[in-house]
Amino acid sequence: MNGQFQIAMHILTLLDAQPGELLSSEYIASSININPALVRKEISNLRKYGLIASKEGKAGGYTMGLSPEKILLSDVYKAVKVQPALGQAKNKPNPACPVGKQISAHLDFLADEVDTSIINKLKTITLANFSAKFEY
Amino acid sequence: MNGQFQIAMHILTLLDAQPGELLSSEYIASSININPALVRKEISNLRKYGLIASKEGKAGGYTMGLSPEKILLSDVYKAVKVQPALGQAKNKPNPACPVGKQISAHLDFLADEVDTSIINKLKTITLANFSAKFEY
DNA sequence: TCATCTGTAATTAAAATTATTACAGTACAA
DNA sequence: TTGTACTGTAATAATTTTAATTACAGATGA
Repeated sequence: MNGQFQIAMHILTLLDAQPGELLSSEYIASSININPALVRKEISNLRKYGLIASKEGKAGGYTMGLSPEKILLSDVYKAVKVQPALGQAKNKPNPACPVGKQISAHLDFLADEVDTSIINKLKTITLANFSAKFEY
Repeated sequence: MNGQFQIAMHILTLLDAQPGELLSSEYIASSININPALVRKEISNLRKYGLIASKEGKAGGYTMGLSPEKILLSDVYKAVKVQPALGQAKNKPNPACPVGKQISAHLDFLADEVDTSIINKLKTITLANFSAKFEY
């Protein structure tokens, strides 16, 4: 799996820590220590979910799109999630085998159950809860 | 993330479906549709956890190492798990930034919580439960 | 109209995953 | 005791995924 969730959380934490201010992708990138274009790309996705707002042009930048009390970590997870948490094998089981024929459906069902339990867990935590752990 | 969990479940399901019999890595590989050497490698790991037993030499092969009622899916998960379910970013946050300095610890804590909730979910399912879903 | 930012795509580089090949070691059986 | 058919394991190559880099059009304010 990749580090999209961590990157997203880092961005949101930064924005929450400086409410009202417009942070640039370069500033954010230097805190995370990744490329500014990646920050913009990641934000481009989070913006679709309303989590972040942006302003173009000179003196542009990024701010929270929603108050931190209203952002559940499950929302962040859903926004960045591409693969089931249990992973995803890329093999195509042999349909001539009785097990191979049925296993994908059963594994998919299980993967869904696990993803649901992750979401239920993350539903109990807001961005504000997470941010509150930081000491400045 | 990778497909190790799915591969492990596929192997265990095959072994459980033909109790007492010794299945070869080639047979297993053909059901999963991957390379036999990978099957042996994956089993090599599962064997460390007692989940699978093997017999070398001619007419060798693999069988269950434990009765399916005693194998929790959380055991399988733990055996194959290498990364936290939330993923793992490979950046090194900037220690000169107040957020960058603290965030790794908080994200790691969160990742642990999520992993725990996955394990708790998978603890409720045995391999026997999983196998029972198959119709032969 | 210039400077500084976002938005986005294209390309390259790096890392992780899976496949393949090879072969030593083990056990059974003729 | 020799051949056969497996496992166990490592080394290497191929593929896929992820992240970095570069580039530039478009927006906005001074």
